[in-house]
This record gives sequence, C-alpha cells and structure tokens, in this order.
Amino acid sequence: MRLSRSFLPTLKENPAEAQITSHRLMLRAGLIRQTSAGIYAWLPAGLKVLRNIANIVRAEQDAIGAQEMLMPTLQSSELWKRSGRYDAYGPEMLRIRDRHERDLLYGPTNEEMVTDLFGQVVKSYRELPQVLYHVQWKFRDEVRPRFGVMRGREFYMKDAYSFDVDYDAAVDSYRRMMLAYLRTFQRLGVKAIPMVADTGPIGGELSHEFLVLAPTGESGVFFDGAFEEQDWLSEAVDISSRESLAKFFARMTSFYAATDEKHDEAQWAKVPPERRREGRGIEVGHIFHFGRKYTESMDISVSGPDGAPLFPEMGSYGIGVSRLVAAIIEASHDEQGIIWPQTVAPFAAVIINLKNGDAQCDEICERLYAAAPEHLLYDDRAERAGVKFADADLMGHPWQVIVGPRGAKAGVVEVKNRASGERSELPVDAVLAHIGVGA
RNA sequence: CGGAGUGUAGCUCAGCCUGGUAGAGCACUGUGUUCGGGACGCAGGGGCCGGAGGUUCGAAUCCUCUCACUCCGACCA
Repeated sequence: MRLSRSFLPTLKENPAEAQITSHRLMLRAGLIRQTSAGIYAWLPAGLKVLRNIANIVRAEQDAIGAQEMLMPTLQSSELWKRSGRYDAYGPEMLRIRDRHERDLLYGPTNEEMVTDLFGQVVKSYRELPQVLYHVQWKFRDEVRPRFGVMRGREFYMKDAYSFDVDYDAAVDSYRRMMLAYLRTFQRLGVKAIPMVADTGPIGGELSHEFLVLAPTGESGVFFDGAFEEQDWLSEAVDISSRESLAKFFARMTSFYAATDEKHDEAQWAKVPPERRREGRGIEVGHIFHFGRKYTESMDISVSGPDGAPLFPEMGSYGIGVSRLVAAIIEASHDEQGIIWPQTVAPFAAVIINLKNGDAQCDEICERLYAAAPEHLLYDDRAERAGVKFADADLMGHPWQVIVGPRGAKAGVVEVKNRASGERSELPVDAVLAHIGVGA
C-alpha cells in the first residue's frame, strides 16, 4: 500500500473520548473510527489486523478438527424461547421486530442456533464428535460501553461448539480446545494464561478463562512463571489419543494460575517464590463444558448405540477477536505508539522514503515495494522525515526500512526493528530477506 | 439504570458568566525557503456554534424541550 494513496488517517493529537492507551492508539493509528456508542468502523489497516488475528484463530481451530461455518447475526426469537433464554437474557440482548411483527434478535451468542442446526443434520452417535465454529459479529447492548473495542457493544468473536457422545469424549474435546487456544495465543505473540473460571449462568464444571497479561487489565492474576517458558507449538500431543490429551492437560494444569477472585493462598504458597508472577489481565477467551443443557432443553438428540435417543454433551469456546486487537496493544506499546507482533501487524514493514523525488531513493523504494506490495506500506508522502518516523512508530510496523540519500549513494538502507529499536545498515538486496518478506 | 458533564472548522480547544457581524493552534490548498525524528514565511479555503421551540430590536451566549457522546458507580466476552 502506498501511504500517499491510502485511507489511513493517523492523528497527531489524542481524541478527547479515548481514555485508555489501546483506544487512543487505535484511533491515532487510523485503525478504527467510532460510529455510535460502542460501535466502530474498521478502517483498512484495522481490518487487516482483525483478519490476521482471525486467520490464526481459524488455522488452530482447523488443526484440531473444528469446522468453520457462518451463522447469521440476526436470529429468530423462537429458538431462544425454546431454550428459555429469551426471557432470561435481559436488556443486554438487542431485540428487533421486522415488518411482519416477528421478534428477532441480534445474536449475543449462538448456542441455540448451532444446536438446532446440529439436530437437523446429525442423527447418529456414529457421527460424533462434531466441532463447529464461526467468526462473526455479535451484539450485546452493554449499559455502558467504554474503552473502545475493548468493551464495545458490537464485537467480532470466534465461537466454537462441540458435540460429543458422552462426558469423557466431551472432556477430550475440551482439552483439544485448550491446546488450540494455547497455540493460538502463542502465535498471536501475547502471553495469555488460562485460569480456572466460574461457570456462571450457563453452568457446567470445566471452565477456563484466558487472560492476556497487560498492566491495564481489569482482573488481578497470579500464576506460576513456568507458564511463560512453555512452547505449546512444539508440544507433542496426539489429539486423537485420550491418554495423550490427559497427559498434556495434567501438565498444563499443574502450573498454578488464578484470578484474584479465585486466588488460593495455600496453593500459591507451594509455587517457588522466584516463579510467582502477579499482574493484571484482560480476558480474551473462555472455554467451557456445559453438558446437555441445550440438547435437553431444546430436545436435540441422536440415536445412541442401543437405538435410544442420546443427548450429546456440549461445550462452547469463545475468543474475542476484536477485543484482542485492543488487548494486544495494551500488552505491546510504548510512548511512541503500537508495537505489533509480526503475526498480526497490518504490514510487515514500512518503507520510509526520506527524500521523495530523489532518483536513487525513489528507485530503491519502488524496487523494494514491488516485491510484496500487499505486505509493505510505502511511505511515499511528501512529508518531512520526522513526520514519517513518528507515524511509523505510531502505526507500529515490526520493521522500518529507511531509505535516505546518504545510504542510497552507497547502495545501503537502514533497517530498524520497532520492538527492540535496533538499527542496522544493509545492502538493498539483503533487506527483504532480513525482514522476512518476499520471495 | 442512578449520578456528573460535554456538544463551536477534519482534530485539540477558546469564546458563553456579563447577548451586539464566529476565533486560535494543528490539519487542508497555493507558493517560497527548509529537508534523517511531528519546520518556517506569505497568501487562501473551510463552521446553520448538535437539533427544535421560546425570550429579545438582536442569541454560540439566556430559558424550555430533545438528540448524541463522555466520565463515575452497579453490570460484563
């Protein structure tokens, strides 16, 4: 993308309505614009981030055998009346009436819909397990939306639903999902710690929340520092083996981790002092098993081995994709702006042309940019160097490729790493390999 | 939903108390100088002062209603 032609409105000043860092930076870096209270338009760069996150989430869901589908945002009230939640949900649910006076709602979640669809299709226990997910916009009419997309009313979320033949199989599904989540967050470049959670109004036994560590988090967290050392991406787990899943889960849960609400001083005392970590966290994911709550209340069954109706055991698993954009920024920024992890950054690098119109600078920039225009932002604006540097830092591209007349004469450019601040001079031909872009 | 506030140029804000032809900085357009960390000069463009009523010779300013947004609290992926 050429910055001179882009719809990427960076702001020098802080918008008055933005209170927290991530909200300020998202507005200033041109990622979002508010259109109503708690409702945001995602501008091109913001959308790229949202998609990058969602695609990593998808890859890890697919890897454990979950199948992506897409359910609508608007749902019929009938489904919710069947589960009894139409009346139970309260004013957080946005209720809509169509021209035929039929009651609809903008979905805050999809248990009812997915269970109904499942029941229409799956007729035998032999077809289990099934894990279905989608990434879709949801709406909860928060009394008081705030903190930008962190607590918006409309939000983008991945939610998955598992259907299993019995409790033990449901636990397997739960553990597979746990592994997928650990891998997802690791790939997203954030530290997200699973904490035992309340099962809340939905009920159930197995439940974990994932909290991204950030100083501005809303919950206090206590956890074993050994967690930070784990590499879940190379963890060898055979997801088709109950034994292997159990072993992985036992190891994972052997590390202490709890929010302040669930904190247990006695257990905490057993963690070696040098490994005790206290901090704050932002909830970005939640997994839980809730059994037959919906299959029974909605009367959705399959034929069991003995021919009798069998009500599948369910679990549901959410990741707040839009909230993650803000959470990642809360966890990764400095005075100058955002510091994107490479995997989610809207652009892998920005090419800063320090002297537009200089034949050598232009030529080098164009050559570099042509290698991967979709992954590179080319700052070809007729701005002064300081403006370009400031915007580059603000937008948080992992790499800055700085092309100035001095280096151009010698055939070198400067490469700056946004996270470490490290700078190095490289021959033009070595740049793309260095930053991991292009062929 | 209780309490408190704010709506004036694209952004940040002044002007309102004490009514009298709408302002600043940044941004934008033209131009010249400048040019590796948010430059400077000159010349410009841009506002139904959130909306509707009212008071008044005259309303951004006073009064009433309304809409929107923000903050504090209770609530929350």
